[in-house]
Amino acid sequence: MQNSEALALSAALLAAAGELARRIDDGVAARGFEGRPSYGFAFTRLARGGATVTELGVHLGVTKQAASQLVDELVRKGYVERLPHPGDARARLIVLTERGRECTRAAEEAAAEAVRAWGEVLGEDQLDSLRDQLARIAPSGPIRPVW
Amino acid sequence: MQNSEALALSAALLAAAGELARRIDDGVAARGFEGRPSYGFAFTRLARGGATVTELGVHLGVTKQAASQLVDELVRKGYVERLPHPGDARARLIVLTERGRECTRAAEEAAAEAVRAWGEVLGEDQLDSLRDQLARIAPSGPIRPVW
DNA sequence: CCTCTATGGTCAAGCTGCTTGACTATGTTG
DNA sequence: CAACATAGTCAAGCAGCTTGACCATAGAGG
Repeated sequence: MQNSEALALSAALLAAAGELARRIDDGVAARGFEGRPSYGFAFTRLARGGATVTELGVHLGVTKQAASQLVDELVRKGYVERLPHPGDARARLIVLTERGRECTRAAEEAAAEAVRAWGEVLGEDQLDSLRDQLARIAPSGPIRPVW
Repeated sequence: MQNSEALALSAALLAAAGELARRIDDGVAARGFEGRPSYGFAFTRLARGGATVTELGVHLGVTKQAASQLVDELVRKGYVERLPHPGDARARLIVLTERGRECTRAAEEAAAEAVRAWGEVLGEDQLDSLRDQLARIAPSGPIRPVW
């Protein structure tokens, strides 16, 4: 593969990612929830028994201060709440509220809708192979904004 | 595919995109050029005979004011220059300088390096299929930041 | 040919989401 | 219990974008 092709491949990947983020965001909004794309990534971390602000920051690849601001926003919108942390009086456990879980489901539906559109273009088997390939190259580390 | 799988697929795609952007940015920096990830997308548009500020804004999915600020930055760093537009005295033609073309090549090399790492994980044939699949689902419209 | 509207570009102000730095409260270790 | 580490917040600052206002030139219709 030539270098220029690699850049074209990269551009295609970034363009697809941007488009996907936009579609999910729109889909969530269309279901009556207001939010930013980073909500979804926060929710996936919180879904399993909650997390502290610091853990959330690590997951999202931002400082704990930025994570704290995000949590402020999520609390204000009623998606999460800060509970005292069992076993560490310094920390707080951030957990999803019922509305937060509803918003998570809305994000899942919106994502499924977007992915289904790809399925129509690619066919089911190629979609499966795309999923497998992405799973193998996706980093395990924090999720970071693209630019 | 279940909804939760679709969200996981989406997360994988966004994570891969973020990681890729970071690697290209690092690779470009390691070759002695300072920049932001959006430079690469601007360069691919400018590479073919230049563009006006407004056209660049459309390509990047931002306002013409934001595009103008980006061009200011690129001029300051010596990557592009503003020439009078032949045939429209209102407009300026933004073109790459020699250093801008060098930076473009550096971005291509960095992208190739990152993609090569994927090739080692996936194998060449699967990498080709990934490229084809992405080409088919990538939107034709402007490239947008992921979040 | 001349007005009227559309378009390319810039300037200025403001906003959002992040950063760094400083600080308090609590936990942990020797 | 002294000393250091860690969870969280507050505050200030910054980068990159937006909206709004404006000027210069282009293009269309009388």
